[in-house]
Amino acid sequence: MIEKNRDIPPVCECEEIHSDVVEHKREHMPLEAELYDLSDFFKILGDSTRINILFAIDGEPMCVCDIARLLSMTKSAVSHQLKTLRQADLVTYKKVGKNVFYTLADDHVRDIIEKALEHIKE
Amino acid sequence: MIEKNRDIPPVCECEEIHSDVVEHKREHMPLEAELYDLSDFFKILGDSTRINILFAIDGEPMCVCDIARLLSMTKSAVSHQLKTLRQADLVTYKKVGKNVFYTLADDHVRDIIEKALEHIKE
DNA sequence: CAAACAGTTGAGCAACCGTTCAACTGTTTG
DNA sequence: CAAACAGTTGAACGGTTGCTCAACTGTTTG
Repeated sequence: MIEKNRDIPPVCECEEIHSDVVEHKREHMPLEAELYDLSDFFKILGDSTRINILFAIDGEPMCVCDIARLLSMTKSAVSHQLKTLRQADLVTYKKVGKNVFYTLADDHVRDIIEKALEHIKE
Repeated sequence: MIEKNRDIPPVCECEEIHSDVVEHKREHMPLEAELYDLSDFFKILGDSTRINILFAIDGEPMCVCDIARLLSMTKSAVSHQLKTLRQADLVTYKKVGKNVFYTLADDHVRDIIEKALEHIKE
C-alpha cells in the first residue's frame, strides 16, 4: 500500500497564522447545518426566473398559464420552477378546476426581497 | 430560405388566459434590470462557502490564510470566492505587509443575512 | 366517453459554477 | 539579491442546474 498523504484535508499550507483569531472565530461560527440552510435559501432566490415568478404572484394569485404568458415562458419551465419554490415552502397553491393558482407563502419572503432591493439601489 | 417559425418566442400555448390579470401584473412588475441585479445579489449569497466567509470576516477582519485555515480550504479556493465577493462589493480589504485583511463592506448585508436566518428558523 | 386543455414530470442537453492545479506577483527577510 | 511566503489568477475538470421535449395525469365539456 502506498502512503499518498491523502488523509490530510486540502488545507491552507500557511505557517504563520494568527491562531488566536482563528480559534476565537471558530467558537463563534454558526452551525454548519444553519449555513447550508441559509445558502440553500439564497440559492433559490438567486435565479431571475424564480424572482420574476415571486413578483408575479405577489398580491394576487396567478395560474401557471398566466405566469407563463406574463414571463414569455413555456408552462413546463414555469412548472419546474414552481416545484422548486413549493419544495422550499416559498409558495402555496390552490386548485380551481383545471387551474392551479399560486401565491407567496409568506410575508417574510417579501420582506427579505424588499430589503435586498433597497441594498441594490444603494 | 426556410420559414421555421423560429421568430415566435417559446411561449405558453394557453388560449383561455385571464388577460386582465396578466395586463395588470405586467404594469406592476419591477424593471427587468432590477430583477437581474436582485437575483445576481442572491446568487452570490447562495453558496455555503461564501456565506461561511462572510460570517468569518464579520466583526474582526481576517487574512486569506486564516480564513482558509478556519474553513479547511485552500488559499486558492478562498481567494477565488473573495474575488467574487469583492466584485459584488460585499467585502473590503486592507493590505498589511504580505497579508490582505478582509471585512464586511456593509452592515446592510449582515441585516439581510440575519433576516433570512430568522426565516429559516421559522 | 372522447376530445380538449391545464398542469406535472423525467430524461437529456447545454451552460454555468466551484474547486483544483500550476504558475505567477509582490512583499519580507536573511 | 535570493529564498520564503501570502495572495492572485487562468485553465481545466466535474458536478449542478435551468430549459426543452415528449409523455403523462386529471379536470372539464360537448
